[in-house]
Amino acid sequence: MATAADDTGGELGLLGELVGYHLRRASAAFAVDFARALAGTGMRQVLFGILSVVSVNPGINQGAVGTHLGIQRANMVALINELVEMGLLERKTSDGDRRAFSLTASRAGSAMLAECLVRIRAHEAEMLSDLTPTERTRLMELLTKIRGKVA
Amino acid sequence: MATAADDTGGELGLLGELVGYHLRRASAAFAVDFARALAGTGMRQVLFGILSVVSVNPGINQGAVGTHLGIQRANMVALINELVEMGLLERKTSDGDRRAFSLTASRAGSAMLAECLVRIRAHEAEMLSDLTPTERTRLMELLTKIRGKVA
DNA sequence: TATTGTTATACTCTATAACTATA
DNA sequence: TATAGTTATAGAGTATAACAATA
Repeated sequence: MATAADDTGGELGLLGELVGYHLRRASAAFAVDFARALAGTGMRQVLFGILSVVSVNPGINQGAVGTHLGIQRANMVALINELVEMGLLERKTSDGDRRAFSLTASRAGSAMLAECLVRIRAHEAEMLSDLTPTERTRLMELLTKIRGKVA
Repeated sequence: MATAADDTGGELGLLGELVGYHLRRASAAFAVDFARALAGTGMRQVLFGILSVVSVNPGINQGAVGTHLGIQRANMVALINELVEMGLLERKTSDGDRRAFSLTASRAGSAMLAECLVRIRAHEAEMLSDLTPTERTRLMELLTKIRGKVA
């Protein structure tokens, strides 16, 4: 009986045996469909992630958001600027620390988050339509067990 | 009892409920460690993928390799050039079709493939060290079930 | 007409180093 | 001296459109 684990003779060669490869392809497929699902909103994977983190951590600063999401400080700047210019985030100098910015989601930001979530749930349902609910839960659990994946 | 599926109160917000997010983070973590594992060889994820596909499909052309790996023709050009210039691939005009190139792995290419594979197996073992053998197989199976992930 | 490879181009994501202003 | 944010920059991955040679 042939299983996925001894698929050495496939068109991919030994590549087909590697978890990392399938992870990369699956992630890329998700990214493409995510973009399709959110087309017209101006939102992307990273922006949605930031908006989500700020929403549950009102008053959080850029660096902390980046830490949660694995985004470097330097790269946060332009992303936060985008969200502020889109009117989805509000940025004011932090009360306690005048170096830092306090970030909160605007009403438009909360509405955008809700709208995106509806679309994203449909997108995930579609991408995972070949998996049973149990399998989806299991996949999530296994993914969170991967080394180096802190958050 | 709290499970990964109802992690709405986490620091990530609703993001933590999304399979796509965990897929993206896990894939990124794999990519970073893959690069570390292959440091000094000059190889990257994409180049290794191409070398692997050509190795099991001697005489294949660029377009077909791209189709297997989900890489567009236009982007294949520079990648194949790299591998040829590294001496890992041989490229000659195809016998049957003078538009196409016939690709084969050189001896150096085969050696590189073998060397990379040793390193990659160690890298995968490390990244998946919190998963049992059964879980690793299951993860692979679940990943290949994801919609849109053709190869 | 369709296909293979090619060039040009642009956008996103990510990474590093150096700077400023505060702490 | 350490930290928050910033700027500049560079590399890698990916996307589209248009072209030449060949089928």
